Amino acid sequence: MAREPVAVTEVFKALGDPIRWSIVQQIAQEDEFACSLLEDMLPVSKPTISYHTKILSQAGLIEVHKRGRNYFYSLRRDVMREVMGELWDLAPDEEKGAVRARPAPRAERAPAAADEADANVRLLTW
Amino acid sequence: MAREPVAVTEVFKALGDPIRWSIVQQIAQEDEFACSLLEDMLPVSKPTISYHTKILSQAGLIEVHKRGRNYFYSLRRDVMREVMGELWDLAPDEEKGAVRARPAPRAERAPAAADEADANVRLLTW
DNA sequence: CGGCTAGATTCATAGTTGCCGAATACTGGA
DNA sequence: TCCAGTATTCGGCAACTATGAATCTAGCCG
Repeated sequence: MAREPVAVTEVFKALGDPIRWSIVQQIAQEDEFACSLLEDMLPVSKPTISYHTKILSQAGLIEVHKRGRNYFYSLRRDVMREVMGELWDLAPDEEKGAVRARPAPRAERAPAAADEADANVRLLTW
Repeated sequence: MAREPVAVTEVFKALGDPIRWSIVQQIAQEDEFACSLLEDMLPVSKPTISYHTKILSQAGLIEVHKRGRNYFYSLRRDVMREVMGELWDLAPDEEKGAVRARPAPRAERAPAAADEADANVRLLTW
């Protein structure tokens, strides 16, 4: 269920819904979060919760465990960090001189002169 | 342009589309990115590009400048960092102990020369 | 002025999303 | 074994999203 290469956009899409964001926030606070609790705190029906958790799972953001007849979710913090890495690449901290190394999960490019429009335009990654 | 409080989920939603992610990635590499370049590198029509840039703009992710008859876009790095902050709250680095200090909890030091539209975009957590 | 060009806007239309009620599957216990 | 509890899957509907064709607007240049 944790197939590695999940498109970044898929993760963002998963996070881009208020209910799913809310779910993720809740789950993030525990090591294991019971499905039944979500039911109590969200304003939607059970099938809808299931629908959203499935999307989160497919995006690789959460992991699903079944124990007895209960389901538990846990946050894939590594995936979260990877996403942060992607964002970091686009907007590193106050750019003092050079691009500072961060938990750099990724190849970077020349910061350099980056001046006018026209530079190397590459079509990409998806 | 960047209306006051933009919901995090709106930002994620904006980033959760391959075309928009691609746009953001390109823009991130320059201080100013010409609209016309997008047209060359994206496999969609002009109106569609316009549509997507509008969404990015409404999400507060990019800023739009018009100079002559050309449009230029630039990335709101401060907003990007805000978003990273939100993610960081959910998945701090290897949890050594407790919640460790993030780069900038909420208010970051201004980059000296205040631009126009500082508009401290506060990200609501819904 | 009048044509020209870079983009935005409007519009209609496929396709996708979010939602719920009902049906289904699985589990633990009596 | 059958029942009650827990959650997923199915079917269908309303709302939203993404898209290109046609149209409009603003700035450049002759």
